[in-house]
Amino acid sequence: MSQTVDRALSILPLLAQGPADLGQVAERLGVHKSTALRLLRTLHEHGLVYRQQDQRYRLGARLFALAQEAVENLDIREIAHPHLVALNEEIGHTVHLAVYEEGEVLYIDKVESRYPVRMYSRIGKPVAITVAAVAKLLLADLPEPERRALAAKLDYPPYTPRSTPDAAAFLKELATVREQGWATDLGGHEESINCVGAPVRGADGRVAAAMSVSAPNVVVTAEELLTLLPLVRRTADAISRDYSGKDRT
Amino acid sequence: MSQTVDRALSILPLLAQGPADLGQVAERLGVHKSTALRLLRTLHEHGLVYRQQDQRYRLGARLFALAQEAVENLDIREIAHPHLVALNEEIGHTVHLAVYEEGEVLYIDKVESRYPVRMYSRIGKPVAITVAAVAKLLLADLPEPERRALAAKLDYPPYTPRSTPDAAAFLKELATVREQGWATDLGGHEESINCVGAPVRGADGRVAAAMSVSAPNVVVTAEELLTLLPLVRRTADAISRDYSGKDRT
DNA sequence: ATGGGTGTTGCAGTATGTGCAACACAGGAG
DNA sequence: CTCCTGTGTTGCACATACTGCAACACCCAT
Repeated sequence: MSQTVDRALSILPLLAQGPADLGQVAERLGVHKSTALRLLRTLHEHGLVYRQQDQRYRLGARLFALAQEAVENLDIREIAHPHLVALNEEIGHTVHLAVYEEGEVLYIDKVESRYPVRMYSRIGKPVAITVAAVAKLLLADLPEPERRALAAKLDYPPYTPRSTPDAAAFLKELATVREQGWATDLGGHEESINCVGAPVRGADGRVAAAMSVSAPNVVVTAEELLTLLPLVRRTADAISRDYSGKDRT
Repeated sequence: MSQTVDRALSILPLLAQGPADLGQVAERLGVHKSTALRLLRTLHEHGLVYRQQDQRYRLGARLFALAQEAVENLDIREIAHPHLVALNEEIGHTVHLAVYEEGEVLYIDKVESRYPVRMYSRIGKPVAITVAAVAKLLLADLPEPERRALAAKLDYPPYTPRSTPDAAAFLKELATVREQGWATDLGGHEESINCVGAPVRGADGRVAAAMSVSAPNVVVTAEELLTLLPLVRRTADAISRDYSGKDRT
């Protein structure tokens, strides 16, 4: 829509792959060096780009700061956090909160061990969308056509023998999840890790986020983990109530 | 330098504070709504901005992806990582790697517990620059005038009674660090946490990064932690050798 | 129905970004 | 030491592409 901005922003993913010098940037953008220079300068002023000693450019620190701030200000996250902590204190296992956004599933909070330590361990990383319990919950609620379209264009990496093999199996799984209102990942991503998850719903009844509890099966067998399901669902419902209660001003 | 891009980028920090609608964005930018709309659209196309159901804009997922990729591609980080893991395996405590960039200190890697789990727990967050061992190491190596200027404009929050109180004390501490070639943070940030750190130097001898080992003093007393210093320095030196050896193509 | 509040579109004018060409500066080769 | 090639940088004239306007579309509340 805006050519200048479009060009400037195209520089970011380009630099994400690794540092580049002015010439390279100009070439890959298909513009004159002087143009690239001015764009880079502007990005630099905003801290999105950094110039290292060898004069090459790479992504700058502000980017991290922005990403961080953005996560912290997600209202669902803010509302959910105390609930996650409470659940974690009760059962001790790792608790995740995730949202769906334009074809991706993102972890936006995580509580682990006994401390309320926030490790945004996987933020930005492609979540194992075809197997993670939270992903199933989020995708199961998409409108039919969108869900089909997405399922069709996904890859189905065989992380383990139990991973979802293809679109057909995935859609079937999603139907189940949709119906039962909760989801699991039993060794679908990593052989020894099981998860149980439940959806958080907004005022409109649609799934706004999903939470899950994960534990390695050396600590808890899958069956034992499933006994926690009522607790997980209760927590998710509590978050839903909080979330749909107050309107987000 | 480039007005259009400048305006577009100004939207990001604005949205980082929380979602905003078109009117608010336009007003805070001081431009017409239609202008703001086009800028937001462009940002949206690049995934930097996301539009929620209520039509308000907030920062988008791509931002996280970019930040993540950027961190993973930092060459120092890549080189240092195996060393950090090795050190961690030997001593068991948390190991951090940090760099300095335009007035800020950033953690770019962390190894904790026995697993090589990467938790970018603090990336983007303002590091406690006045007390952290890694910050001292990085700032101690700045050219004199820059160091003074920076020290003068910093805040000196009294996290604990042992925190660096003011610029004078900080500069003195930096001088010590510079001379001895290592640094500590003994309860300066959190009462019960101690750190020991050492610098990583590039081919030009300047400090390119800094690493530290942290442990709560319920586990290890400050004195015991200091006995690890030789090991820490050896690791830092090993990284320095690796780093200055190969030129970064 | 009616009104105020949004977000959206097409358009004309010109501010703004563009590419060029010349310059500055470095490092390497001879 | 000098030349030379490869960088990054600057000033400028041109016209592209961005801007603000005003009119429209839409939704919700009154």
